[in-house]
Amino acid sequence: MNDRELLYIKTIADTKSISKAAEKLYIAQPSLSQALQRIEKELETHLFIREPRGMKLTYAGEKYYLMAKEILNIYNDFKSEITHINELKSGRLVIGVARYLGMNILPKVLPNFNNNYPNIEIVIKEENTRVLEELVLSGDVDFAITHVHKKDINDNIEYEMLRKDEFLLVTSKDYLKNSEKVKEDNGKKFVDLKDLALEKFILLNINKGIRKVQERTIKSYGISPKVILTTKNFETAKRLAAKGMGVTIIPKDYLSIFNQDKDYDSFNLIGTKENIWYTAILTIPNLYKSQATQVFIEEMKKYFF
Amino acid sequence: MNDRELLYIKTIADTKSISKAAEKLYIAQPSLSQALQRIEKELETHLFIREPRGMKLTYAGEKYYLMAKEILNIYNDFKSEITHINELKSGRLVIGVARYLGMNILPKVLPNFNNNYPNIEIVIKEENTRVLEELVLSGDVDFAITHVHKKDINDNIEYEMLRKDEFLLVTSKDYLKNSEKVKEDNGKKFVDLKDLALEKFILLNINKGIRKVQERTIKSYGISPKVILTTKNFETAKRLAAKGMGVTIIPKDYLSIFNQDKDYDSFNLIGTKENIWYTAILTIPNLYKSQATQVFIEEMKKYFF
DNA sequence: TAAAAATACTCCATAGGTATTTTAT
DNA sequence: ATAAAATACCTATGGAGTATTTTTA
Repeated sequence: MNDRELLYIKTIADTKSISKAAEKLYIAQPSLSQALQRIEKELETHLFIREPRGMKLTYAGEKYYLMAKEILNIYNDFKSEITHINELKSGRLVIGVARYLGMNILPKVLPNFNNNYPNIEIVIKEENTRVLEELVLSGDVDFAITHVHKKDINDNIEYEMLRKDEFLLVTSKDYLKNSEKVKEDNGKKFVDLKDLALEKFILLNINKGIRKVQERTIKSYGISPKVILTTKNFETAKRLAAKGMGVTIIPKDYLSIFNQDKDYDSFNLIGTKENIWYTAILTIPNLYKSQATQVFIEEMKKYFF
Repeated sequence: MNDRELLYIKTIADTKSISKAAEKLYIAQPSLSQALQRIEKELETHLFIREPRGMKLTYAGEKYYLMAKEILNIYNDFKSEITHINELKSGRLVIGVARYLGMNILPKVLPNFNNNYPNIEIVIKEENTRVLEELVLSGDVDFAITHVHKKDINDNIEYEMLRKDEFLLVTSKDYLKNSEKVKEDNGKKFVDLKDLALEKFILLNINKGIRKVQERTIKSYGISPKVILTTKNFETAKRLAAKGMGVTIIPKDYLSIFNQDKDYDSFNLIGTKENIWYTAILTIPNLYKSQATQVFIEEMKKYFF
């Protein structure tokens, strides 16, 4: 069975004539005559009675006709669906995104994308970086957006770096005012953590991506300061530091998420490169990306540059 | 598109593996691999994402999968329907039959046929012989059962003679009692219409098949008796003859349809062959007959012999 | 290194073509 | 005599095969 056969029989039935049907189908009459015989032989049933007045469907032929119409409809619907998908008039996009990162980025990209491709369903999965990498690998998301440190790169994943971000030291307001530990360059204030080895540190929980960077950064200075408190939330860490419970190291991008009064001080770190991470798009390398995925990623990149 | 392709994709999706699917489908793995690429190329869409963990359907692939399941279901249903039809477990039989003849024959054949093939729908069309011939030629009935006289044969129709029937002279009771016009042979009574040329005749209406035979029979004797009355109903003719309004010539088979008291006399005719007609099955020659038609006709013949 | 998929190539079946014959009106 | 369908025969394609290579866990 194939769609041409179905159309052949349907056309013969509609025109009640092999010759007329052949003309309509742009094939030679003998070809159609043979095709009909082939189909009837395969089904072991006559589909038409060759009557003086034309080709008339047998009982089995009527059943074939109904079946053919149904199938052709379904198949044609499917084909136009595919065309729609290819033209991005339909589809689904499953995006994995790190918490707080989604909050920042997606509102800036999604509305425009949704305007241009209103019939693409968008599913957002917010997870931590470790889970996101799994989702990418399992194909449960089309791609993921998260932060990544250069030393945490997974060989099975392709990372497209979108934006560099660095961790800053956060202290309570004026805590280091006039301290000789602060160097100024070009209006920016820098500190060297070696000078702060005796400070009490507030860090993120051990399973957080941020924590890893925090530890690596501290370690890169050869110091091991007292960790007074861990929290799962960077905003909590920031606020506690603002209150003077200790100091913390937080990505710059995160500092401005909750825009309240700036009741803390922040300092760039010098003497390390471990405090750098990147916003990146994670995909499986060399894997086909749907049209929707490709377009969305392009839109994302435009936003970042 | 064809049913094999649909099954290929469905099986790959179900097994998430080309190799496993190929095994299930009893084809070689490279063949299936090629088939998939062929299908994807034809649709200009990827159907699967070749993931480390196996073959995963794309969005378009999911649509294909649903479409394939639908179509395969419809096609498989159709195929079993065809099998049913071939095994006479389903079908339709349109029978054309002469009025009064149906009354006699069908009740003797139909119940048995219906017992054996309960799912064959039977449609009966009762019409006169002229209309029945048209229905046979137009294919609106699968076959017809009617009376036919040898001189009324239509070259485009095939007649299978089932039973010979002859027209008898009908008079009122004892009308010819002891008349020398009646000859007896072997317990049967015969008359020669030449001896009855002066009788008043009751005939059927001019457009009736019976009338034609009546006229030919009378003509074959070289007489032209007075026609006192015509009626469209042979039973009326018989009853009027029984009442002595005149004599009539009626097929023997029809005499016993309404079984009442035999209040008439009937006589065989000698000296003519024009009073013979046959119960026959009418079909289009050399035309495919459905299984149901063939079987029904065979059953009919059995009843007649 | 083992398993899965892809590639290269070969072969045959068949769908469709043209020319012609048969059938029916 | 005409038109429709069937038949005969030919060709090119593509679907399935085997052998092999590439890829990935």
